[in-house]
Amino acid sequence: MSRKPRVRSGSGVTMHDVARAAGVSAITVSRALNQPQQVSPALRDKVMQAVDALGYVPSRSASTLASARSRTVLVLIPSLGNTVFLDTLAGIETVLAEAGYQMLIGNSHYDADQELQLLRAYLQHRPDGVLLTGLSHAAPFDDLLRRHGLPAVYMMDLADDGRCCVGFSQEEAGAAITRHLLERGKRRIGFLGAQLDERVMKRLAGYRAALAEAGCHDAGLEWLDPAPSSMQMGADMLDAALAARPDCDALFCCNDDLAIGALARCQQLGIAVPARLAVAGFNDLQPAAWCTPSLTTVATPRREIGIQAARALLAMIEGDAPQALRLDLGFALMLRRSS
Amino acid sequence: MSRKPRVRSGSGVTMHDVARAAGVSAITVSRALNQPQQVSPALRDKVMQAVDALGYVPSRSASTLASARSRTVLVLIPSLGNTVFLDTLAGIETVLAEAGYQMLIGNSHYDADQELQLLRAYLQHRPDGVLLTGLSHAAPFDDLLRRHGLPAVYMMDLADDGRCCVGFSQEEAGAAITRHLLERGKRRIGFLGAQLDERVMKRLAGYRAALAEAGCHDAGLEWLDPAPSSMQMGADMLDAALAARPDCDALFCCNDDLAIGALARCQQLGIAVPARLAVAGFNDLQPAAWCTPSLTTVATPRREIGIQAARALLAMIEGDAPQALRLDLGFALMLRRSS
DNA sequence: TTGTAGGCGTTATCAC
DNA sequence: GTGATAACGCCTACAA
Repeated sequence: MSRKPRVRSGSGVTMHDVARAAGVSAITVSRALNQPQQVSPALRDKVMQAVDALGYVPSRSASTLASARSRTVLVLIPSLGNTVFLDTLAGIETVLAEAGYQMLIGNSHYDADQELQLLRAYLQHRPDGVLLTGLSHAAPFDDLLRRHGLPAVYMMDLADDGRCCVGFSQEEAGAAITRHLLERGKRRIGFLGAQLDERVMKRLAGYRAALAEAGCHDAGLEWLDPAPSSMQMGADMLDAALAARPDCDALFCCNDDLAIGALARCQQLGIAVPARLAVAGFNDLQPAAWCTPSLTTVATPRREIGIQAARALLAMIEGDAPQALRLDLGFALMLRRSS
Repeated sequence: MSRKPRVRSGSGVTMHDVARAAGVSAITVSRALNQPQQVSPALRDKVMQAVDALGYVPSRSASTLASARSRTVLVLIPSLGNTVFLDTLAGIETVLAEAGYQMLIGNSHYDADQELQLLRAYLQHRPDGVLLTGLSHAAPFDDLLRRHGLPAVYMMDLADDGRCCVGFSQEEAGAAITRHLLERGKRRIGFLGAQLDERVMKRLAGYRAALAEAGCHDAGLEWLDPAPSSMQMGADMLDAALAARPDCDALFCCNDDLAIGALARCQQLGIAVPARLAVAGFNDLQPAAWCTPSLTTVATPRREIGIQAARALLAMIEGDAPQALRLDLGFALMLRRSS
């Protein structure tokens, strides 16, 4: 008494079909595809021919289920609209693709809760490892990771607690660009911050430290808004800043979007940049070199971060390098006309 | 004689473990999670408690394998660095997430061969449907799709062959912005094109049609470069164009990046925009409203395209709406200072 | 409303 | 180098 045949997924061709067509057993097909050197050339050819003839596409689900390895890596980033993370993704992609791994992209929208939900959801795919943005995550998030024993690499920043991380010191970068403004003779240097994520707050900390060092920190020169940054917001914040503190003589914006909006507003208002007001951004996005005047900013090695983080994670997954590493890729000041 | 236990994936907690903890059978756990209304509240609570207590995360692989449905949708786009596609992705994401579907993102880098490889690779995940960018794909690509009987929706453009598509007429958009330049009194209107993908070529066709209509098409005013567009390229192309045809009085750039680079170069060279040379872009990216002078461009409903395309695909997957649709979401001219 | 039996497509393990 | 067998974790079909 046979039952109704079930619906088949994909084109319906299975490894057994290929095996039958090639006159071998299923396991030989599996080996011919995954460990070719373990199969004699003659059979290997037969198998490959059958694969092509039938249009066979292996089922990742079955493979994952049987082997307990998904050859998949989860990447969690705060935003897909930010070039910074796209460049990082591009770097990751090249490394993973070469190693035969695929990438699951999760966009947390800068929200720790959403990040946790994403992790939960994507854990269903049993990723072999995770690439994370930033060091701070919701407490249950870290628990989940541990519970599942998932190798993780933290990107964009540097930890000192033994976690594997690839990035640069956000704080030092913020301090460095602030010092540059000080060297230009500015003394009442303001800070425009949006989004207020972990990294922005560290840049702010660096800014404060540099100013304190020079004896000219002034809390009244900081303007912070938790909303996502945009050029419009940069323009608005510039208005607010100058209205509140007309004596302000420089602005460090937490990212280039803000800076470019502020710069455009300066143009409209006829404010002399950098003489009357110097402006600096962060990240060195494409428009920074093209706006008027060109924007002084901090170039960040985000593509390289993606590449190195992916390599480190693959090493952890393969068990090659059990020990965690801490990779500082640095940053570079791009000094242009706006300062 | 029992064998060695195999390595378990995930945290090692399976549906059976949950069932045992809750004192029910595995299938009841499955139903409590997937069709809650089919399980009595009492048992449902017990199950959910056990799920939480054990930190159970279902295995998508097992589910996919057993049900022949992956609840996964493949999205193929030409680039991750282009805001246009990111906005589309964002739209898709909201719809899919709400429906409990996950999205696999494939970046073809504007390359038909890579796109085919991506499809092959991602078919291993047995997606339930595909969202595609543009109408033209490699021939084996369409074969593969058919062979696997995959529901597909084509985004960004409009087909007339019964395929399900959501977008707007690239050609009409190109014609419309060209007509606007004609209305401004321009007669020697040039075209700057990069990337030269399907959509750029259609915008070019629209540009030609509009000029031919007005009796002033001039093939010597077209500058085309298959390399990816950038602001730098826009600046370089402006130089080349004016060197070759100093009589050129307007430029339609195939995208905003090019236009903004050209605009910036005009500023540097002291070329009066729009009096001496009008400039128009395409897509209405954020900087278009902020550059100097602000950029006339074509606003495209890309987020909405993502939303509607995802909805259409889900309908096809669920079998609600077997018939294909052709959804024209239109475009809008954004007339600003550069024309 | 709940449970039992069996199979989805692949790979690990152990024999030959 | 090749093959038989038994999992992997879940869901469909059917039965109670």
